[in-house]
Amino acid sequence: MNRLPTYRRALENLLASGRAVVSSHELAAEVEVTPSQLRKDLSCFGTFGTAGVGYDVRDLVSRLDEILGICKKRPVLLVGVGNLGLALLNRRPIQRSGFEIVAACDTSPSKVGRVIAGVRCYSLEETPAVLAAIKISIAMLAVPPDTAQETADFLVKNGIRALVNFSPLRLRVDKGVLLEQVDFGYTLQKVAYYLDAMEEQQ
Amino acid sequence: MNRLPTYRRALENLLASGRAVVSSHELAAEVEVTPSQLRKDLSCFGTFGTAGVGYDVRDLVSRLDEILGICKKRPVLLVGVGNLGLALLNRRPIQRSGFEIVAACDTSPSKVGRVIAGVRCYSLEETPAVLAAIKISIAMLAVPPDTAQETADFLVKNGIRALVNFSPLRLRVDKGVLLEQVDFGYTLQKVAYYLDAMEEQQ
DNA sequence: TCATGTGAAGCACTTCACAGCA
DNA sequence: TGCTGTGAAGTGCTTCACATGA
Repeated sequence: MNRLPTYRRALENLLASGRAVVSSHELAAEVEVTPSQLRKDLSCFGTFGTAGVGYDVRDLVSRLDEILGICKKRPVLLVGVGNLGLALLNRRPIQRSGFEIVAACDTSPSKVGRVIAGVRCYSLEETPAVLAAIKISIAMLAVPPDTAQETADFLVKNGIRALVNFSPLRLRVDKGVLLEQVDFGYTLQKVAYYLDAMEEQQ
Repeated sequence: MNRLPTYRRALENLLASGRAVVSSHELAAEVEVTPSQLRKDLSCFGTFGTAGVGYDVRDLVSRLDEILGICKKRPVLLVGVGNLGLALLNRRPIQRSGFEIVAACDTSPSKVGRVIAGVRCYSLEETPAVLAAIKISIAMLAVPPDTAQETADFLVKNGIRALVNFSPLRLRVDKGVLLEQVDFGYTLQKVAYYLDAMEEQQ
């Protein structure tokens, strides 16, 4: 299931380049997995291709969207409009992935009330009302580490069901709330490790 | 091995809160793995703890640093000083993880020549000389998707051995070059999927 | 006694190989 | 013939349970 997003992205790119049909071999090469893996992965969720031909690109994308729960764009709340928050606001890939940042919030008076990249920024006090008005389940946390936990608690209390946390602190949330950690440090450390391993081989 | 960075982060936080010794049970709870898992993971790389007591926090951090190849801070090149690039420049977690952005580059004349968050921004033409002067192996690619591939090729030609790519495009690099993909869209899609799965359960 | 390090068992994931359909 | 979908074999990862050492 962790690979479904990568399949979807590759299919999207194929669609953009005018491709209508693709075989498991071609798509698998694109995302660097084996063809069997790809077929097995898909078979968990149903049957998608036609034997002897391959997969209809457009059809498979929309079937994946169904599985991933992004047939309709899902609204997302952005919490913290600092450097990282700004970067997230301006990223089209988030839109292309089936999501839309529909509201932002921040504590800084210089941000509150402004409309940034088409998105209104609210104060923390206003946020519960916003969450009540639009049904938002997902929040992206781009706030400093020292306020991350209390902010998370506040959001959960006001109806947020899933958090994507960009601060390097491991948050505590009660189960029933989804927490996903994004940490650039981890990525770099992984890279450093494999780089050394490669060099030792030669 | 993918879990080592999370162990290190947890140990760092323990150290900050004045903890000197920790058992596999406590540390495992912190990062949400089983104690056996943690011990087995560590045992791949040697023997670290003392039976009956636990692990010396400070010692284990530095042993992990050794394994991960970050005893000394590793220099990193930032490519693209847009919103995301700025966010990365201003993140302490990258420093805390054992890395340091020592140079940046960009095509925009408004960026080139400036010093941003203590880091000088070079033009693409100047970059090979910079890479030759300081030995940098790792680059973070925060450029628009349409120039990502050619920029990557250029960097590899000039000595970069590992790329962390933030654009949603899957880059082609010859083997021998390490490529790590960071995609916020994937994270959100994963969250959306598990959120739906949770709701169906109840 | 308490907690680590580790072979052995158990489980999950990946690859193989082929039946079945266009 | 070509490619999908899938049981079966193979591989790797996780957990268990205990011997060892402080």
